[in-house]
Formats: sequence, C-alpha cells, structure tokens
Amino acid sequence: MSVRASRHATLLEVAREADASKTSVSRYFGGERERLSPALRQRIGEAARRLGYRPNQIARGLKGGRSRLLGMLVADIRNPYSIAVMHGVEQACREHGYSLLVANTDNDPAQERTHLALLASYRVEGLVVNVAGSPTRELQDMADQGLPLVLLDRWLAEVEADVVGLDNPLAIDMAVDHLRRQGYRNLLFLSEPLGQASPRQQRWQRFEQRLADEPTLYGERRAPPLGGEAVEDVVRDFLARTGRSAALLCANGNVTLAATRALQALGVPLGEVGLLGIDELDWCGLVPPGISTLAQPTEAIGRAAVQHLLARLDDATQPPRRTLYPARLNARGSTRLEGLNDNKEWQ
Amino acid sequence: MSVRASRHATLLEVAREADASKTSVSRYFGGERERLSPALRQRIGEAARRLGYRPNQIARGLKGGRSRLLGMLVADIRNPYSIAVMHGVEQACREHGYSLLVANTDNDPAQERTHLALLASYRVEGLVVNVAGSPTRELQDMADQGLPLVLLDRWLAEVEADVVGLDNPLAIDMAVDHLRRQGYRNLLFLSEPLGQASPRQQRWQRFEQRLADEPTLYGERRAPPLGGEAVEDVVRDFLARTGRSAALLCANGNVTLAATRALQALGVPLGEVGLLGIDELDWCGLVPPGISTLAQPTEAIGRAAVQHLLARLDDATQPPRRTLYPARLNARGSTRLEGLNDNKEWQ
DNA sequence: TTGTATGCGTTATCAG
DNA sequence: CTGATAACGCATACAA
Repeated sequence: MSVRASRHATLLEVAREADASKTSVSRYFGGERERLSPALRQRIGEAARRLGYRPNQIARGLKGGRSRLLGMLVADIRNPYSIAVMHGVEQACREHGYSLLVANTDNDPAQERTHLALLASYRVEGLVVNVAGSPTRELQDMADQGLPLVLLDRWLAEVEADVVGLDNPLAIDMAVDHLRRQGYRNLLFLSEPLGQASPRQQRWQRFEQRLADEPTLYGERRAPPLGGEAVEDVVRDFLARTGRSAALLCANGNVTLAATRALQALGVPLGEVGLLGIDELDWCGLVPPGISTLAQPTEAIGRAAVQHLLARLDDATQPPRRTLYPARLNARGSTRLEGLNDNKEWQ
Repeated sequence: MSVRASRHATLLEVAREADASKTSVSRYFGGERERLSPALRQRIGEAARRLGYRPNQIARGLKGGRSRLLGMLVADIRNPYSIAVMHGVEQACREHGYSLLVANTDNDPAQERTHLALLASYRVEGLVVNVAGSPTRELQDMADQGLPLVLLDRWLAEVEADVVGLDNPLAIDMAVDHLRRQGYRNLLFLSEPLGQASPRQQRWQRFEQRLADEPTLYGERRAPPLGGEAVEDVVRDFLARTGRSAALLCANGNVTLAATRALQALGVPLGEVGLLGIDELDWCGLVPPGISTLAQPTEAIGRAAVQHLLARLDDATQPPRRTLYPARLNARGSTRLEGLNDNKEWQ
C-alpha cells in the first residue's frame, strides 16, 4: 500500500493562481524579477507564498543542464582529515550556490567505481576526488567529457586534473629539521603501507632523500600494518638498536595514533623518545606532554578545491593546475628532549 | 568564455545506435532486461557501451518523482558523533540504492532553514534531521506534504516524526550506577548550555531525578560555557568543597574534552578524581589512565534512521515511531579509584 | 516481444 | 513587458 505523496506546488499552479504565464513565474524565480511589472511581480509573489511553491531543482537541472550539484568522493569518511577538508568544501559550495553530494568509498576500489558512476548520473557539475584505488580510466573519461575534476591529496599521474593538497616534500623537510633542531639524531619514519597513495610515497621518498643528503643523520623507514603488534615490534626494535635521542616521524594521523599506543605500551615517555606526526588531531594536546604535529590547512584545501572547480567550470580550457599548501608546525612536549616536566602547559 | 560541455550520451542516441526504440533501451536500464529478446538485449548493451551511456538520474527523478536521494541535515559535521552516524546512514543508503545529500548547518538556525528548503528543492525522498534550532514549522510542513522524516538524537515535541537516538535516561542511570559502584560519592554533572537540545535536557533532568531518589548520593549540575576558564573554575570549586571521592560526569564528547583539559590544568590525576564521559572518542584510551566512556551505537543509529525512512516511504500512514538504543560502557582507568598504577593496559 | 505517444517541471526561444 | 511553445531525458500507459 504505497502512499507516495509529497505533493509540491508547481510552476504552472502558481501561474494559474497568479493569473500569469509560466514564463513570468519562471522569470520571477530565475532572478529576472526586474523585467516584470510591479503588479505582476506582486501577484506572483503572493501566489507562490500561498501555495508554498519552491522551484524543483530536478526539473531545472534537466532543462538547463545545471544541476547546481558538486560531488565529493571521499576514500574514508571517518578520517578526521577528510572531514575537515569536507567542511571547507561544503562551505565554499554554499557560498557559491552549490550543494554537495558526498560519496564515501571506505577505501574500496569497487565501491569507488560504483560511486563515480553514481555521481556522474546525477550530473554533478564538478567533482572533488580523494581516490582510494586507481580509477584512472573512469576519471580520465569523465575529464574528457568536460567534467571539471580536482584530485584531493592523492593524485594519479595519468589523469589530467587539478590537484590540491599538502606540499609533502616541504612537510618532511620541516619535520626532519624540527627533530634535528630538538636534538634527535636517530629517526624512524613510520608510514602506513604505501600502496597507490601518492602522499605516502612522496613522504617516504623525501625522507630517504634527506637521509642521503645528510650523512650525519641516521634514519630508517618502515611501513608496518597498523593493526596488531607490528608497530610496537618495529618501535621496540628500533629503540633497542639506537638508544637515546631517537624520534618517530609518523606519516599521517592513523600512524600517530598507533605509534602513541605503541610507545605507551612500551612504557617510554614521550619526548625522551621524540614523536612528531603529520596531521593535527583533537587529542594531540591532551596526551602528556602533548604530541607535536604538522597540521594541514584543511579548510583552505577544501575551499581551494571548489575554487578550482569553479574556475574550470568557467573556462574548461585551462591547463591542469596544482596547488600545494605548506604544513604548520605545532611543537609540543613530545619533541622536547630536556626539561620534560618543567611545564604543565601542553597546549 | 564559458565552455559548458559535459556531453553525455542520451537514451535516444543509444536507441538509434542500437536500432531500437527508446522504450526498449529504457527497459534495458530499468531492470526489465528479461523482457527483451537476446538479440535486442545484446545490441543495446553494445551500443550503450560504445557510447558510454549512463542513465540520467535527474531526468529519471523528474519523470517518476523518484529522485533516489535521501537528505541528511547535520548540526555540526565536525562532531565525531555526527560523522559516525552519517557513516551508518550512508551505508544503509547505498545498500538500498539511495544516495545521500548532506547539508551542514554549523548549528546556525538561519542556515538550517536555508538548507531545509534546499534539500526539499532537490526532492529528496526522505530526510534525516539533526536539528540545530527549532525549525518546527518548516519540518511540520514537510511532514504534512508527505515527506518521511526522522529526527536524529535531538527531537522537537511539536513535530510528528520518527525519532532515533540514545536512551538518555538509561545512559545516565548506567553512568551514575557505575560511578557509585566504583566508590565515587560526590558527582558533578557537566553539560554544555542546555538550549533547545533535547538530549542535553533529558540527561540533565535524569541526573536531577537520581539525586532526588537517592539521599545518600551527593551531586551538583553545571553547564558552563566550554571556551575559556569556566570549566576549570567550576571543577576547581567543586573539588575544593567535596574533597575526595569526587567524579565528573560529562554530558557529551565536547564536555569530556574540556573536562580533561581542566583536570590536567589543575594537576589532578584522572581516577583519583573520577571522569566518565558520554560519547566514545578516538583518544579516550590514550590519555592515561584511559578515560571511561559510554559509547553510543552510532552505526546502528544511522542505519535505523534510514530504515525508518524506507518504512515510511512504503507506508506513509504509520504512526510516529521512536527507537532508542542503550549505551555501552567502556570502563577505563579514569573511573578507578584504587590501584591507579598497577596496570599499564588502559585500553 | 517491441514500439508510439504523452507528460514530468522547468527554461529558452521566439513572437506579440 | 508578457506569453505561447518547444525542448530537456526519461518512464509508462497503451497499442501492435
């Protein structure tokens, strides 16, 4: 017994109620009220109010090809980074009169393909993509069809699209420089398994390069699975071999979480063993003596993504642009070797 | 020089390419392939593939009134609770062939009204609403028009809609019982300012009732602003007057964060002063000796919301339902008075 | 099994 | 300034 209801007033009904033509009503709501005589304008306004009329965006989209929808494909919606960026995207959308259709792939390439098709079927006018796998063909097809695309954080070399994200080499430089300045000489770079994710690869490689450039710096790189004991084992082993003045550099928020757990399990005080993470998290100031981080300007990244989309919507012939932001250092107790307990202010 | 492109193949083009009629192509994609002869079926399949055809959901929605879109209005998208619920909503949507249109109000009643109108204009078939203010009229109007509605977490007495959320009185009972069992006798209930939010009011009131019911229990309620020093002042004052066996009960995740900061600033070890928060957060296991929480079954709540929507979509005449879930207790060190340091396993 | 004709709510193109 | 009328891409009675 399906009772599909949701009766909405239509343009035609308003026109009848106001004793006007569809065209005039369309003009009224299409931002051309100036072209209507004051009398007509008022009649339409009142009729619409009486009927509770709201233009049907679906119908609008069909006619003009303008859905007023932007799409965002997120690899992991539970990642605080994604959320923060999404907040920026959403704000920028609103400011420009667009709505946001969000799809989450949970890092599953199959779902990624499905959702990409889905977003396309809703005729989104632009797409912010945080790829999970390598949907190169699908994305290139969409780009070829003229759909503005911006790759967020992770990029695919084969796809011609704008890229917005963090300046990863610079971030690694900032991290290494900070740790050295603080007196740490043995660095362990911890990453999630690299896979296809370009930021992980970039950070991983840059760290290697720094090692090669500076003989006085000792370092190792590891990418253990985050579940289970692997991280703890890796850290224990590293500390056993290098002794004092060792520090951990965590390639992202998830790693920072795992590394913090590992250090706590090992009973090692933060700071005595350095800990610096890429990505700022709510709780980094709360775990004594505070965890140092490199924060990404997530809000700005999200807004930039939308701006790129709009620019390309305005002129599809632009060459692909790449906008990279520097990270911001939040130095806290976890990268302070000395005077560990002389200060309660971890924030 | 606007270069609006995005040429998509249409049903008609596929029909021509396959030398078939629009109807047949429509059937092919409308899930009636069985009704087509194998030959036709294959011709259409190939033609569609060649042209890269994808059905236009916009057009589909216009014709059948089925946009296949569900809407979700979130009060604060940066709140981990909202995200977790949203994840559940999104999954359930996908499983049932719907997409999710998300709107964030940033707790601004004005934006709330705007976004409600917006979602309506996209003809979402159902709406999950986490209200910020009291858009009673708007919501009731939408409900009257036959739009399935479910209120998430916060509810409005005046609106006839399904409600999905936490069993708040039960949660407070669990919290109080746990704290007493652990030996805490002086309880401070900390909330954000109550405002219109029904969960805050329910928790606040239930705590009062427990106080009234049990003369041997001492307690106070406070709702200081979360920014600045207010929380710290309130806590310091309470501890000064009650001395030992005092515990803080935090009404939500934000309060837990603020209370943790306050206790750290005051130099009070967690556990010695109890701390129990409603809402589970990533870092609760990381702050020594672990912060006890009452976790909400966020995933289930999100899925339930969608199920309610679908049920009502199927039969609009159902009376409003209310589905409340019990919280789950994560007991950690922050509610352990004795043997504070005998165990490193905080998780 | 297949095709024809009509309409969904809106905007755009023309005339008046 | 105002109004007919034709698309937009698709689904669906209805007909063959």
